Amino acid sequence: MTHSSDEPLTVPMCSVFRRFLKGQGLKFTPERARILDSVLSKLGVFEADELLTEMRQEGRRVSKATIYRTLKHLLEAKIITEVLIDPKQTHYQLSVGHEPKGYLVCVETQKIIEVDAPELEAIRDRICREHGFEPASYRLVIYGVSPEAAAQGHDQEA
Amino acid sequence: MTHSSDEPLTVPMCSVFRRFLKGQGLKFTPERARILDSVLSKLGVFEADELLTEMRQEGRRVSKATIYRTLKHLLEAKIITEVLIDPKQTHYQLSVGHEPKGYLVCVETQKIIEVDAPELEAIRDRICREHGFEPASYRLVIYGVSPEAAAQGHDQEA
DNA sequence: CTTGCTGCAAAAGTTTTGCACACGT
DNA sequence: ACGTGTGCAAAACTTTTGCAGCAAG
Repeated sequence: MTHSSDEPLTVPMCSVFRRFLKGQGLKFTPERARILDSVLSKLGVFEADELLTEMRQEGRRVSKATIYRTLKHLLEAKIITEVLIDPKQTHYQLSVGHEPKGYLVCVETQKIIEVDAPELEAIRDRICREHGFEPASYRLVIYGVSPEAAAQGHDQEA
Repeated sequence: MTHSSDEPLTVPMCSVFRRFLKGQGLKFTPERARILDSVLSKLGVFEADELLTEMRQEGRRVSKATIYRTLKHLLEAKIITEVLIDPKQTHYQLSVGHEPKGYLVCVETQKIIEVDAPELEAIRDRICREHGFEPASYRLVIYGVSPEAAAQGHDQEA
């Protein structure tokens, strides 16, 4: 195994981003490095504000504006992907390593579980072929009630 | 054929909503009737603001606030479903009749194509079973480049 | 050095809410 | 009549942007 854990990705990803920025005539600043670093530490989906808070707690100072601006570049560099599961806020996730295709969203607790569903690829390909689409990314989102929420009796019946 | 075209749904849906409201001690107002009517006329996904604009053009006066408030009730009544495909705005769609499970979103033109994918049900069930989830709704969203956009040469390669 | 970048605060956009009055049941 | 609804405008909240000074290439 050449690079199976989580650490080794950081360095190459940094190069990827740097190369992307250079290609666009943009600069690789410490702020961008720090943001990329925080993003790479994320295992699942995350929000812009979450990054801001965590970075502040760790003393890695950045402004809200810079976070949003950098997230945009990371999207363009295809290092992260948008995950739209919440109408109030955009979620992101790393595109590399694992790109889980399925999300179980508990409508009671808002908790998000990421799951794998290899069969989706075939469906995606079939649909895209039928419509002449060139697929970029995809996801299956399932909303429902988690066992925890059901157990806690989030009552809905009067 | 008892109710195969699109018209007949309106009346029962009206009853469904009315019954739902009554069950919650809520009222069936003309505004809510008008909004439901506009919603039922939608074949695909729609946005809150779209409803507002269209209803105003047709002289069916409603306030933004009432639209949003009513959409919430329609969601609770399970008459409509949220479709989260755009980070800037929530989309909705009718839950009844056809609930397309798949969406092809063109990242160039923003156009949304709704597609069917019956195989998804089995996947949903499997995932939910594995996690003890009680599914409510689900969807597959595929982002990519539509043939039209590709043809128009939305160039990305320098 | 030149050009882009940061932080701040204000702006923009969608969705929510407080209030006074009006209406469905 | 009571309790809910409506419209309006302001508030709330996420995301974007203008600007003055600063830093990367």
